[in-house]
Amino acid sequence: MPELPEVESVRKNLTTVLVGKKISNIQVLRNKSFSEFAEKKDLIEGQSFLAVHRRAKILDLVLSNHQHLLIHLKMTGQLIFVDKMGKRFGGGHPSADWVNDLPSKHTRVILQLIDKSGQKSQLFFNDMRVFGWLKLHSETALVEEFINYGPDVNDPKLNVEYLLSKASRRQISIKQFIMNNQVIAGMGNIYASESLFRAKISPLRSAKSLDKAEMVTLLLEMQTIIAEAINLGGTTFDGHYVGVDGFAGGFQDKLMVYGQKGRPCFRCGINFPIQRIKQGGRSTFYCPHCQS
DNA sequence: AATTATGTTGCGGT
DNA sequence: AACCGCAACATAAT
Repeated sequence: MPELPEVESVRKNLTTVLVGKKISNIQVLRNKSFSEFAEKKDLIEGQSFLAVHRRAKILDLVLSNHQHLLIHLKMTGQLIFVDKMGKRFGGGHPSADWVNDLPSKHTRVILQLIDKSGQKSQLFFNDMRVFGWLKLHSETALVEEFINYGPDVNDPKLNVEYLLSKASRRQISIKQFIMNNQVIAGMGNIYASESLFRAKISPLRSAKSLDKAEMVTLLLEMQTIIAEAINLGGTTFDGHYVGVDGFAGGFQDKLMVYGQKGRPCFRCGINFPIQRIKQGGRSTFYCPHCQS
């Protein structure tokens, strides 16, 4: 259930683990997860990895034939790397049963890999809800895939003037506004609630109602929390998101409103419990006292 | 049994 | 055209 920091953490670890390795074989256990595979098999198998990029919440694995293997984890996708000894990236002791026994019942795709010295390893794509996908794109198709995305939230080019112009005349709530990938790419439900809490702005405000000072604050808090979450390896909630090593991230301990319904507000105290409301079908958590 | 879930897309209505 | 709300996708946990 990754947002940008979780996908970015996966990207970094995949870079370490995949670059230089060759894909010897791919097994698609659930067709929906990689429906193009049958027709594009020959463009993938036998290729090696040049680099691992990310745009928005999509991973972009660049192959030696300059095709792009794109992976979207959606809500419950996981990528777990295991070497030939069954050891996970980063070593250590496996923390969960499902990591001990791969493929699990939620494994949808398995990439069989081989490095230059002939050592074999595997990359497992697990996805309980089967919303996630793998696709193979040419350079042109890649451009097409990203054409409708706004700048990534951690893109230095993202600025207040852009946000204010996008927000002008928008009646939609500020929370739904910052979760719109056409405006900013990468903000999901957790960090949207958390950023608005840090910025002391109510999620119920309309996007156009924010003045410049408020938008400056909100942008700064979004950039800050995304950077902090990346540094801690993302947020693991209900054991769904895990890193390439199968281990949890560290940001869940820093959450101040998400999942905290009824708990006293960390900022203004026991008389003002955190509320949960619905916006655009998604849960929003906030403090009605100190967010206005 | 009903509700909830870290995401996106597509449809229909204003 | 731009904007907005809502169902759909598939599965498991509470």
